[in-house]
Amino acid sequence: METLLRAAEVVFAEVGYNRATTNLIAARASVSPGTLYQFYRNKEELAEALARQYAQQLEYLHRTVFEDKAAAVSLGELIDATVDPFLEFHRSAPAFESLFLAAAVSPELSGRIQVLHDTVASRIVSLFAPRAPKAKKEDLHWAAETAVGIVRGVLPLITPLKGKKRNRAIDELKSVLRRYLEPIVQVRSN
Amino acid sequence: METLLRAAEVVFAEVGYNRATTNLIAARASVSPGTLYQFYRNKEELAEALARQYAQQLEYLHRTVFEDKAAAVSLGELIDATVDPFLEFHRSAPAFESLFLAAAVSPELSGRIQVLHDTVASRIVSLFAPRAPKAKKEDLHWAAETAVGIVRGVLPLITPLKGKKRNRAIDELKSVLRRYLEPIVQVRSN
Amino acid sequence: METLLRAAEVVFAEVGYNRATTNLIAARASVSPGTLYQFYRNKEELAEALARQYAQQLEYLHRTVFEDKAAAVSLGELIDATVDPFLEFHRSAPAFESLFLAAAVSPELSGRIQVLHDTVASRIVSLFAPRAPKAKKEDLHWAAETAVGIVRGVLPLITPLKGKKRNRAIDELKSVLRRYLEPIVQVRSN
Amino acid sequence: METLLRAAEVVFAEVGYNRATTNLIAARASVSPGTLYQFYRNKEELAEALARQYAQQLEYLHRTVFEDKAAAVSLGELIDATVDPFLEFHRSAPAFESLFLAAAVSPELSGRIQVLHDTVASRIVSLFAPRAPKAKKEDLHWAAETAVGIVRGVLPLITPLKGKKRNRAIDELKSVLRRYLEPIVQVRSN
DNA sequence: TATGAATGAGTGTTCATTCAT
DNA sequence: TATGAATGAACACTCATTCAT
Repeated sequence: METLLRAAEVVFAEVGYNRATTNLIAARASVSPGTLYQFYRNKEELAEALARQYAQQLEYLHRTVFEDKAAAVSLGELIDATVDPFLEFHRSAPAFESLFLAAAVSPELSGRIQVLHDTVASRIVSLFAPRAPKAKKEDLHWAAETAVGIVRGVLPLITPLKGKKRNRAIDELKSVLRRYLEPIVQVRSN
Repeated sequence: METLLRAAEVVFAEVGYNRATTNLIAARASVSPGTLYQFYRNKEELAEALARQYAQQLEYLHRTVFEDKAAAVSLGELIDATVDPFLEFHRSAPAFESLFLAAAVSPELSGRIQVLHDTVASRIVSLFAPRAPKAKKEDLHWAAETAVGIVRGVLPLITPLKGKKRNRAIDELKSVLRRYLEPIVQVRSN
Repeated sequence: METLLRAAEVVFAEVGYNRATTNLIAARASVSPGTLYQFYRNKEELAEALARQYAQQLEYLHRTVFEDKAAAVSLGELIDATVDPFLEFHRSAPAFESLFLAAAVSPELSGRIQVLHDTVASRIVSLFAPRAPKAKKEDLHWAAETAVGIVRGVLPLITPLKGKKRNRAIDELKSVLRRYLEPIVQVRSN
Repeated sequence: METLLRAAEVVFAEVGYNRATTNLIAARASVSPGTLYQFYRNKEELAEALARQYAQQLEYLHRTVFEDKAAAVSLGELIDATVDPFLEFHRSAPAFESLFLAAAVSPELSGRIQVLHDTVASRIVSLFAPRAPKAKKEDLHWAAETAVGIVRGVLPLITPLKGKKRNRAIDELKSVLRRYLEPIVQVRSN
């Protein structure tokens, strides 16, 4: 049930995955706990479904944003065009961060939430692969993984901030990514 | 009691802070639950004590490693001299990662564990501040915070790996840091 | 659940409020502790619910007993008509005394159980107010409070006794009340 | 150890017998729990010792107050001379009320604390016996028991009050006692 | 299909009491 | 005699999960 997923999203966002209880989620969905368990066999499965949904949205985002304009821009612009919509999405996906971070902390979850990590990683790969034709596949893989790590690590710095501070934090994230990726990705000179 | 801290360390490392139970920690320390509570009033306090201990060790590490040799090296060498001992410490501090990451996920904890974050950050500041005399204090602050974020994000990539892969992952971390910090920190030319 | 209230009643009566454990009450109700907590959020709430129920019964008792006959009787008869049904009720409400007395001893409880005290007090007021039209409201208040105190203090003398001794103890209670209230309440001469 | 008794007194008064813990009492006495248990085998024994001490003080009080003046006064004066010093004592014996009331609520205790009840009762008997030479011993016993009950019940009304309200409450207590005892005790005409 | 009362093992925590030192 | 670390059974309370309806 979509309602359940929405409720889970809210609850995860409010109290974190660990503190979230199935009964609370069910109540938030105005549904009995039994009903919840008819659709998701446990809390993890709920998290997984949500992660999958987020991954899908992320991929959709990727496709729409980079449909055409991807080719002709500078690395800075490319990173802007990647990070900004990502942060936009992050804003509208209340539990995204909870889950994205929980993966590194809750061993039970990491397998089921891998999707999120993988999706973000493959977005990055597909983004930069065409620009680094000479790069070995392996190098690209490492770069993508590392970039995901960077985002995961710096995101919590950004989230609690607003206004100028937030912008500054975002700029730092972009700087890190740009400087790190610059030597790896050969962007068309400009 | 040191024994308790050691037991907590093991348990946190094995199952994570959330799944860790005080009774399990007590049992691991071959001690009754009551004994545990004679020394630490609750689980959080245990985590805090451990975090504090880690922070201390980290600072001690910092002082011994950089006593003198800090001045005359290249940025790459400096980063090696920072990251390698840090990873060495990380290896010997089983719960460090658990706690370092938990801060971002368990709101109850984040306050008590702040020490870890702050210590790592101030280590970085004290390391690079003398090399960037012209940098504004604020810029340094942002750089340090961001660097901590990077480490937090990339560390989980390194931890599960061994051998060559691990080395590669470590190299990536160092690259990120070097490239990010290079423009900020003016190291003596070489 | 009524069953739970009944079980709590028995347990409170047997071991007193303090020694009563929620698990014991649940067991007595042939129910799991979790079930208990679905209806009452803690032990205090259980006591409160029970107190409220007792207060209700007491008020119902009051209304039925004094519907009409209240007017034309002597003070002695009036006290008989008050005390006897009250003791009858007390017999059928095993935890009444526990709670009534606990109020003076367990600070956490005194607020939640106030109802009992207040109900008994207001019963007394409503009983004697019409007979003491000239009495100040304040005097009536003091008389009622004091009368409640008397009952609270003497009741434990009566409870453990049976047969003649019990009757004697009851007579003493009635004497105290009659002699104390006589000058305050002007009963129609007879 | 007197120190322990003093500490227990303070703690019982502050949190009540039930909430009082032996460790807290020991700490308050600046003594280790082990030491406490060397003098009193458990919490109950501590309460008992305290009760015994109070009973002794009460008896001493009785002897000194009524040494001679007892004979020639009116009932009202006699009651003043009984109640006022009693309340004075009550003021200086922080845990008296706790224990006096606990007897009715904590079954484990009632036996060990009986002393308090009995002492107060026998004080009353020895006070009024000479004034009611014709009264049956049994009647006197009932009167004393009832009077103790009255005090126990009304005392909690007085304790929390101050100033005029307190005086009023005390007056009510005295009224109850006077009116109740008047017909029983034949005081020399006046 | 949806319910929601019921579960019960498990959680963090307490505290009267012991005993080696 | 005094200590105080240690105990461990017990407590109040939680929550993922089940199942009869």
